Amino acid sequence: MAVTVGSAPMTTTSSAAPGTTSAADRRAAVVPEKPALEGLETKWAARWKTDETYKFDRTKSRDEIYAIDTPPPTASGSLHVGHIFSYTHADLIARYQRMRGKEVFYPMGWDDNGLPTERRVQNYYGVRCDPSLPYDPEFSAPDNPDPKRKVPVSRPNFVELCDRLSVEDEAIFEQLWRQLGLSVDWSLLYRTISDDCRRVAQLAFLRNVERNEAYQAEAPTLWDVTFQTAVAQAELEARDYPGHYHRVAFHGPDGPVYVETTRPELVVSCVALVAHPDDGRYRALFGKRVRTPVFGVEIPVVAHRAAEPDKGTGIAMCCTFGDLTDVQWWRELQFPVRTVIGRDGRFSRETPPWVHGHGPGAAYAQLAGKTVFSAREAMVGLLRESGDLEGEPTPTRRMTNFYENGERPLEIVATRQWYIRNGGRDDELRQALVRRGDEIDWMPSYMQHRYTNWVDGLNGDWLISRQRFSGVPFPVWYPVDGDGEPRYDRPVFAAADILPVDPSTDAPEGYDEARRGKPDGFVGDPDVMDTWATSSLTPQIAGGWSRDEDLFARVFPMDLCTHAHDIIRTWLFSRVVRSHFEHDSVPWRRALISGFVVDPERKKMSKSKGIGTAVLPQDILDEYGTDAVRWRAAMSRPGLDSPFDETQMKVGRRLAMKVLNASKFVLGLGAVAADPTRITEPLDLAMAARLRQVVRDATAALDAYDYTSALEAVERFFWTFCDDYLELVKERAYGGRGAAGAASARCALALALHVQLRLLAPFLPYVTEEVWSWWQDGSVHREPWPDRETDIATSPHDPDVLMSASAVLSGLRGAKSTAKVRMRTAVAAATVTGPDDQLTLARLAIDDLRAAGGVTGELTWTASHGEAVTVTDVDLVT
RNA sequence: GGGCGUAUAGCUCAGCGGUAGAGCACCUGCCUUACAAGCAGGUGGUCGCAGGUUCGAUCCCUGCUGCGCCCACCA
Repeated sequence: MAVTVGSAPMTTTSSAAPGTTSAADRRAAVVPEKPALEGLETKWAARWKTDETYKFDRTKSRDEIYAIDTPPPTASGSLHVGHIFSYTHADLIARYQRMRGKEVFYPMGWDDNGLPTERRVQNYYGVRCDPSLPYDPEFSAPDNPDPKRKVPVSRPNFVELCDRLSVEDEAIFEQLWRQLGLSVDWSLLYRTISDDCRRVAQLAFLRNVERNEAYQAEAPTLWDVTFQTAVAQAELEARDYPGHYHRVAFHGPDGPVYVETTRPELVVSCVALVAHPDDGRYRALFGKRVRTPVFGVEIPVVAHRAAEPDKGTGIAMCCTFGDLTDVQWWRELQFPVRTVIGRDGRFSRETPPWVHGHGPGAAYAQLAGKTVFSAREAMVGLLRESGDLEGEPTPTRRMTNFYENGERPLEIVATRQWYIRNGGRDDELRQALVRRGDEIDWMPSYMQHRYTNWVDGLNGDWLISRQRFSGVPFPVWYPVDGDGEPRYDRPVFAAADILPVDPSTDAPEGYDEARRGKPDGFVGDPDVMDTWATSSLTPQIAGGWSRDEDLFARVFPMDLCTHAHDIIRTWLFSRVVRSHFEHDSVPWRRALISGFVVDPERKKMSKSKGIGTAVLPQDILDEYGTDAVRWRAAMSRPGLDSPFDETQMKVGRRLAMKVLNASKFVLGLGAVAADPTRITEPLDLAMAARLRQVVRDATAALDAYDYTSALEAVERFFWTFCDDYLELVKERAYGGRGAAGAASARCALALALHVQLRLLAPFLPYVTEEVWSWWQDGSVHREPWPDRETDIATSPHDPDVLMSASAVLSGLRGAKSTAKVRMRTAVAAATVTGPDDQLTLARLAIDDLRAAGGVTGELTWTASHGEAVTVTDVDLVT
């Protein structure tokens, strides 16, 4: 490696063989007259793309490779500043590892499956999916979509629209990521909607089925009535929801039994009353039967430990199904199923078979076909009429489960679904998955608790089927028997070598497409997989599992995954599950968990209307520049939330500006022929020695994934370098005191710049690349990390020369500032007081001090026992 | 209710047994041939509260309290 200042070559003690200075290295630095940050992103992002600067070399061996699994963003979703921070954190590590000599495997993906895409397509094109319609090859989306009247389209047409719109959305995302300077290899891009991702998702699923890790079951399921799909535990969100307690009388053998309920409409589906076995108030009733109000259905009163005596009246209606406790009772106490709420969230139009007689029948007619909300209103009226409502309903607020994207409370509906085991119903598996957490290095370490708590709290297996249209279909068909009924108990699975398949258009082997839906024919599984069922396989998808085993062996298990703490329970956990089953391994060795960018009130941005919510990442990048935003991201430590604060961006911007200007100064000094052995002045050696320590500190911090401390160390030095060292050596470097001193200064300045640009490169990729291009060939981002070059001989005391000289200079400046005179005011005399050894060190830089401080007369040096160096009796020439 | 984190200058955060630190903001100055989107200097804190350990606690321990996040909670 050769470092050139001006037109003369100068070598440093770098990894390259000595004497290999190329002609290109000898060229003079080309420094712009007025360096600016504007335009750097456009210029360098384009160059990185053309030059394939971040291209992954797949010929490298596993131990030379550093592989990163980073979240595939939902392309139809919206990004906020927090995402920008978290993706930057991954990139900081990627760039550092690359400079350390690792071949970095850093792919990006787009998650374009699932509900968010469907919803966006519906609104954007003004369509809705109607699976019963045939494919229309001539279809084109409406020019002026009417949000009120959506055009029904077939499922294949709908999926085409999803594909088309997500491509457009993804182009915008890619542009944003490129502007942010993520050093991903874009040739490794994957889309979860692609054929290969579908194939991997289907193959992994089939292998899970084969090993009995996946299964289908008819069971009570959390159900979103708006989207009409099942949802998984990980997608739940508890929200505060208003309601009323209704005190309802059931008719017991010895008088009324009062139940307090927020859901009186479920009286019709009540199968029992349940109280705690130790609850004396109800002990006499256990085993007896009571009649439900209004409908007069006879139900038992039973005891179960899950009943809580201090809730309501202590005795609960068990319905089909009001909540998860109802499900537990139904399962453990073998209650009958009395479903009244359908998949659309409405009460069944027909009178349920267990409601008998004219009166009850007429009462039910008032609920039939109604939504839960309207039915509740009607039921309260019925209870009033029959006199079974005691007192008035009292308002209450309680937490209710919602689908995280939904607007209405979830119902519980018994449906047939596919599940992947995750330990929720199997303690041995649960413990095995908890132990997988021990194989991961968590940064910060306490994030492992979140993982463990989530796994410990699972209450069922992972529900992966969704009753939606856009997504990976299940590679499964069902035979139809002679009566035209699908035989779900005899699924026909696709062969691995024909994947991906779409069972709604492909026929299973041995069947003719003409037999679809016919007696003695077949039907395809109508469901699609949850988006997490695909994204749980990102290490496999990106790494080439089952497609390119050679590549996969080189990158898996990966080294790092990064994301914010909100998706530990979803993305992180689901990848651990998949990897545990398929590879008996964790998917990566380390998890770097980012915090959130929160609004100024420290609430999550997504849940408040704080100013940050409205701030678009694109606007922030455009306004402050990428390097400034990345600087701010790097200042936010792993795991810790940080409030959105635009003033912080300006600080990063100033640093980037300073890099430009300081570099311009160093490179503008003119030609000097030098090599590091010509760094001879004590002050220059001191600076180099301190820089060496900074490199050590930054390296240690980055090795520990503490990018913030690394940046702080580098930045602190850089400001001292600019404010003190540059000022001290300026005159000498200009050549004012002879060639030897000038050469020493220029060589030290060049070395410092060369090292500092690389230290800053992971954080400020644009400005460092720009400056690098002024005097070096190639990209700074492909340069080695500077952990050896500063090992030039220095004496142990050298660093203190700079510190002591800085203290004296600071004292002189202080005197001028207090006197309110300009900094170049001459000093006729001054007294420097301080510990003897520090004075001795400062005097090693006496000429530089005199020049920088404008000292024209004599300095008096007075040894003292105090620890600080002070400057007094400053005689200013005014 | 369970778990985790956090509490240091007006703001954002370092420090973590030995006399409190940085940046921003604020104040006072300065056009100084790298930079006025700059530079120099300065004001500002019983380190949440109460106990304990220690020669000594912002730091370690215990208990409170505030704030935040995750989980549970539809009787």
